[in-house]
Amino acid sequence: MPLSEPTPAAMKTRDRILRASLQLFNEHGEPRITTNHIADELDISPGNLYYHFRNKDEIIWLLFQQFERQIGTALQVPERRVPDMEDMWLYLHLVFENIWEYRFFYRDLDNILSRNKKLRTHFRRILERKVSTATAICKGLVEADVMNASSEDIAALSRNIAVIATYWLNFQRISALSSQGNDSDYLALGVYQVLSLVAPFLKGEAQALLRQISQEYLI
Amino acid sequence: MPLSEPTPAAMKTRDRILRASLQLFNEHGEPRITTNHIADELDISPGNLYYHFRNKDEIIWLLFQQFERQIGTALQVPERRVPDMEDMWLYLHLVFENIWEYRFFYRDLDNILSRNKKLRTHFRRILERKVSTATAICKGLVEADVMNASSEDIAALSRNIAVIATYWLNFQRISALSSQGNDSDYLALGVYQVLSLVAPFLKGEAQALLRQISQEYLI
DNA sequence: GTCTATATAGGGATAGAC
DNA sequence: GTCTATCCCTATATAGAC
Repeated sequence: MPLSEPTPAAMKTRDRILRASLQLFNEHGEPRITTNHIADELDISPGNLYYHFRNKDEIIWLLFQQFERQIGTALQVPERRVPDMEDMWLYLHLVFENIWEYRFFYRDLDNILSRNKKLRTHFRRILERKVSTATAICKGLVEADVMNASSEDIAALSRNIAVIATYWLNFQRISALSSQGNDSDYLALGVYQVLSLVAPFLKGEAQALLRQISQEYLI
Repeated sequence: MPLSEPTPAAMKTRDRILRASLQLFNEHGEPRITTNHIADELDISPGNLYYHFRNKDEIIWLLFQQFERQIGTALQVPERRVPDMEDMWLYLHLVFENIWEYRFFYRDLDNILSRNKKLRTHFRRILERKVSTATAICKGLVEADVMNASSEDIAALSRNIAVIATYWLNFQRISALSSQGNDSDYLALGVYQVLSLVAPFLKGEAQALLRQISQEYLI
């Protein structure tokens, strides 16, 4: 029997709690989900939940660690020396999918980080990593003579990339009229937004490729 | 005696409550400030606070209305036909200052909007306005032959501008090591980030001006 | 207008039986 | 491992005296 995705009924209670918490947090926002809600969802008692976890914070911390591991892998600089636009698209999509899977975190970011110093430190590291990964990729593109940008350009650009990658889903949630369009559309549009940040610095050929790819994936 | 800024002691209790709420919300975040905290801060009783306001939500709603009025003025398209970089800098600074003054809102945006439908609608309108104002300015620059950008370029760019303007302070708060650098630095850097979004679309001359201005204002 | 006292409700968390 | 019962605490909000 597979370790990654057993049927809920067969899972250990501890894992079922983690999974249900993630789902409820993502759907309703972490501040609005109490330990009782989580227990209810699983038809177990609140006491049982507290047998498995010291408190709500521990659940959040464990979910964060899962997220940190996943995004850590995703944020590795693509090994191909000169990524083309298609690589970039897929790379960003992976990052966005990770964020999407743990979006509850981004939804109430300030609130959650303010309650846990360890989390704050680790999350800051992820942001720094987003910026430095973006910088590394841009520098690579410049060296490969695909991109035209000064060091200051790249610094500002990388910060902007990190902001968009971090907050795009929040922006979408507010902008979107309720329940119009579906989830994966949002992700694709986010990827497009980030790439459109980079596009003006690319030399003609690469720019044309972006235009083509975005038409393929968008809508 | 001036109507806008009387000394706190001379103000009506109702206004003192609004002012103290704004200050506490901005400093600690709205979810962490209770009506009791507000009353404590002013050395009045909780009962007294509830004599002046039906509930906490009403306080938040009134603060929002103040904000909406101010940002509404700030978001007007500058009337000069072709704004130069200096105009843009000052214009953006005004917008960022407004956001800064009511930053508690942006800090827990999702949380606050999820509790109040009217707020959500009005806030969405502000976001739309940010996007459409950015679009209008860009179109103006293109017509004036200062900018080089297609309609799709401008659409994506305007969305990105809105995201950065909306979430820059949050990003800064997380990135910054606690209490290093001061507030107005953050605003200036935010303005710079937005302008660096626009810069690559500008023709040579305007780009050089941005570089010069940012050196003047930054650091 | 302002206070004191209090009602109400909900969330976090524990004790102890099974 | 799981349940029931319960405690504590905090936040919102109201009642009624002054």
